Amino acid sequence: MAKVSAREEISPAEGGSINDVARRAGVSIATVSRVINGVTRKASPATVARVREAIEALDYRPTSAGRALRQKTSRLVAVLAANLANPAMAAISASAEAALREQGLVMVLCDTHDRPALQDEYLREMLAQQARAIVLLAAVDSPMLRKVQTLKTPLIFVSRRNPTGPEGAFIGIDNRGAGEDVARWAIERGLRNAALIHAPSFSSATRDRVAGVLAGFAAAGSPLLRSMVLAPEAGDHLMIGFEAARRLLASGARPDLVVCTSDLIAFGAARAWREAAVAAPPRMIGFDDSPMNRWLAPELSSIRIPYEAFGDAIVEAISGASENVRTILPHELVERGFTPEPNPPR
Amino acid sequence: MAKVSAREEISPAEGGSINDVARRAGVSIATVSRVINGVTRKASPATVARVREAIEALDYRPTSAGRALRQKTSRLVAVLAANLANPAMAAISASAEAALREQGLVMVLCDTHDRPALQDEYLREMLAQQARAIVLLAAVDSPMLRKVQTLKTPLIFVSRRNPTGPEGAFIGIDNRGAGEDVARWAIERGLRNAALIHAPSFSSATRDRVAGVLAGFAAAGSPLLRSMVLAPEAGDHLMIGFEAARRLLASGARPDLVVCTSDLIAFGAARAWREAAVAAPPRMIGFDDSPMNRWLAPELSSIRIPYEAFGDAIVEAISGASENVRTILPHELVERGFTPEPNPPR
DNA sequence: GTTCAGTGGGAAAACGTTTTCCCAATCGGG
DNA sequence: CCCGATTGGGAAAACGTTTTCCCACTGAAC
Repeated sequence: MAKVSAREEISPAEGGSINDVARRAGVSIATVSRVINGVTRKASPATVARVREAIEALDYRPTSAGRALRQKTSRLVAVLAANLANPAMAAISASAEAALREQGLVMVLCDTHDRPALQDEYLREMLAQQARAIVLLAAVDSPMLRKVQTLKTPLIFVSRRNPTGPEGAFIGIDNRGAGEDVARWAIERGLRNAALIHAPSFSSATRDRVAGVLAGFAAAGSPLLRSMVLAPEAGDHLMIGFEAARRLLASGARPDLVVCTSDLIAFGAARAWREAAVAAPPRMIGFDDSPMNRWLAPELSSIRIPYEAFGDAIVEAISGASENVRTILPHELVERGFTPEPNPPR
Repeated sequence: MAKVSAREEISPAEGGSINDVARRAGVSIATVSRVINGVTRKASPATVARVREAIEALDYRPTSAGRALRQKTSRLVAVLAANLANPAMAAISASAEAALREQGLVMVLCDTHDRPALQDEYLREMLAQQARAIVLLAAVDSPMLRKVQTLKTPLIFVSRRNPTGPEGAFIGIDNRGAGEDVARWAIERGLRNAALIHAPSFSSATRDRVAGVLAGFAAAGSPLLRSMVLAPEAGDHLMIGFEAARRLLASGARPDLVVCTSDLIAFGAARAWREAAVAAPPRMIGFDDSPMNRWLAPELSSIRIPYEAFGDAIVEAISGASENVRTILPHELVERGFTPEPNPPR
């Protein structure tokens, strides 16, 4: 006791622990803790007021380490994103962050670069941090991912379904339906000579989008030619699009529409056509509708995913720990390139 | 003791604490801790091996809360970014993350949306998290920022200097010099009828860039007309650029070059010109050279900041707690728009 | 045969919370 | 007037680390 009060003399406005608050309010630390955590049944209004005043005066905030140690869980929510350079993922992260903050949770954002080893590294670290939940924004299969599922930490798959099995909470759009929408839209516009470029990955999102597009064109009686479907191994999505487009150009194919399973792929492909200076470049359509498309890619139509809605869905999935909630958010085909929009939205 | 060993029976492969490791290796927890932290002087090679084996077998990783509590500091490094939708900031974050991870540190990324209240909220939270350091990626003035400087948590200012005073470690480019470079480049190209668009903020970066550009043109005998310098209050950078360009167009001004103090502003401005469908739109040059410029903005020249280098500089600034390290990284004028690049770099 | 220095390692305190008991006082009903 | 329930609040344990002492042992020098 004497020791503690001596410490107080030394640190006048420094860190400040729950002890300082208790002493100032003339109560025990138990009472302070209860007030902080809103346990009203155990404190008289007068006491609550005194404690609040002391907290205010000392600008006190509970140290998270103490909490985490006792409660065996922290206020951190890990978001492991496959590629933060993708503006769409960045937008989802932003939405998640806002929603989490509103819950008093703190987002830790990590970039796995779509690499299993890095994803494992972060999974380990976030387990050590006793993260409240782990959100996988486009997960990849990895050993640690399998192990984590046997633990109790909530796991939430966003955009891509669980690559290790059918279980797991999921948030995303109906990728197959979106693919079919693209085909339907193309047929309506009379664009029947289409090419399709996708990443050579086995993510559920890519797979479903490809399947939807192919099925849609086939159902309309205009199945895509095999030679018009490309998935080169060329690095990131930008390079994939660029390389695929170059091959198409070299092959002499002249599609009237190029469907890309992500906007980044479309950016890369567009660049190839621009360089080739073809007289009448094909229409293009991508997926995600990255927020900057409206500014930078005025020729690119896209399936818009509702970024803003992901944050709330993630929060819901975390609290509603009820297993395996599947949230399918509505997508929307945004058409650009026929006539320029008169004014920028927003 | 009996209680503890009973618990072990229950949790065969669950969380696992240092106790489990110690028991398995037949040593005390003190020894385990020493091995983990590389204190070699206090353990025989044989013991070290046994402990390592046990750690491996149990897949043990120290809980960060215990550590943080004892050491009064965590392995978290907070990065408070003003706007993650800006690809340049996202790129800097990515670089920081990689460099920090290599040091065994974990980056917590937060988006302050350039709002003082939000920045304060995060500063508070990160203090409660006992963050090892706080990196301010484009800081804004705020009450808490002033208070944090009186504490011992290292504070590192990136891109923008400390808005509250002259002190503080800084990492960035020579913005004024870059502005002068832009003017020199313009004069060389014969572009003397320039407009300048900048954000109406008082950030050091914007201020220095503007000053450099103005000084450069003035020194060349072609000072910018007052009516050609715009800084409308219009929201984010995209809207600022769009609105400023609209005003220029409305005023009948026909600059041969538009200088923007950020690429985002340039994107917005470019869109206005595209909509207006002017026959010969002006050349444009921005700052930052966002990573996707080469793909999406082939007409935009830019002052490239070396994103990749920021991570290491940040790590260095954290460890070299020697006060007020100022790191000025080299910039580079990237010219685009005369002739398309034959091949995409990278 | 004693000391001395060094080596290897353990016991326990401390970090800041939350939470489980426990206790004292008050109050209402019989 | 006594008894039981309720209310308000405190003491202390527990959480998982790191780190400071402290101790036992081993050789080596005397």
